[in-house]
Amino acid sequence: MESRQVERQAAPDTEPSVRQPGPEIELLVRDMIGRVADKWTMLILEELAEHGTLRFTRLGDLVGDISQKMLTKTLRQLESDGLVLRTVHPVIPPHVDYRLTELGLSLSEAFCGVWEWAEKYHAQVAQARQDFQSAALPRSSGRAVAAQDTDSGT
Amino acid sequence: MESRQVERQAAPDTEPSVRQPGPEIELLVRDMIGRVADKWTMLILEELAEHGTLRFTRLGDLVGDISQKMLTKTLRQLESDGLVLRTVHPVIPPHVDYRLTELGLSLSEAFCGVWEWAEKYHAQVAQARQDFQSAALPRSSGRAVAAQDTDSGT
DNA sequence: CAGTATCCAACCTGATACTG
DNA sequence: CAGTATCAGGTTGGATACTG
Repeated sequence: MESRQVERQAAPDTEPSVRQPGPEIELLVRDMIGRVADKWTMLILEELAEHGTLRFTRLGDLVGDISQKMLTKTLRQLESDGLVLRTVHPVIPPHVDYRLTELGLSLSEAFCGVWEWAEKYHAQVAQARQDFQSAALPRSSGRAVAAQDTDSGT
Repeated sequence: MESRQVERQAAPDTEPSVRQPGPEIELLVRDMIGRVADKWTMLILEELAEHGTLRFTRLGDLVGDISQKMLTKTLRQLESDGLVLRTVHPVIPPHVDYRLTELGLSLSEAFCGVWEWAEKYHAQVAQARQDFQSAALPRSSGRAVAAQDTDSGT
């Protein structure tokens, strides 16, 4: 899902003072979000953060409904991004361990807020969803509609 | 030498009173993660959190490279989940406002940690990716390989 | 055990065209 | 302006087979 066109808009030499990080940084940060804001990434990171070192199959079992394909793919990406360390023990049968790197651990900690949010508010979201469904069925009353406004704005 | 890890996967259901809610909740929370751990969700929430109320097109411009389709779709989902409030002003031409609800605001705050992480470590990730690429090309030396281990483990 | 490779169906995404 | 409809392409995921 990475088809990002990086427009290199000419940086005006009217570069103001030292102000905030440039817009280029913005793009990099955005890119990071695109990489880590992923369901499997979060779930895998969480399991590794909680259990420490895990083997491929065990990790897959813990995550639950992930396919071997996605597990492999996501782990490879996490490894290439320096978030997960993959260790191969040259034995038969194969034995491969996965564990978080310092960087990966720091990300899993950053995700904590989101996990806590999910735990705290999942009921409210479920309720909102029901309300939305209910409101969508009846004829009148769609969603929020502002009172007639004489100001056409545009 | 490698410490033989004693996996306690055989742990009986005698759930120790450590913490964690029931396993059913786990599934619900997981579901929530699946819904919010999304690139567009994060980006849209961020823009709304930063700018307050925004109109469709303006929001799309701020997010940048999102397609109209995904913008619509993601907004609908956010609306149905009670994170975003959509207000239609019945004028011509149409005028639709989007803004965060309290719930949406709380989620955007939960995401802060991830944004901060991205800002702080994006360079390290980029470096890791380069290193990984470099290490993948050469003949020998794949990634981390543990020393020969006489204990076949399984 | 820990993958890789392949086929195929289903879905997600983006770009384009059209409408009220 | 704020969408919806449609089509083309890539990604996801399951199932299966094969490897070291």
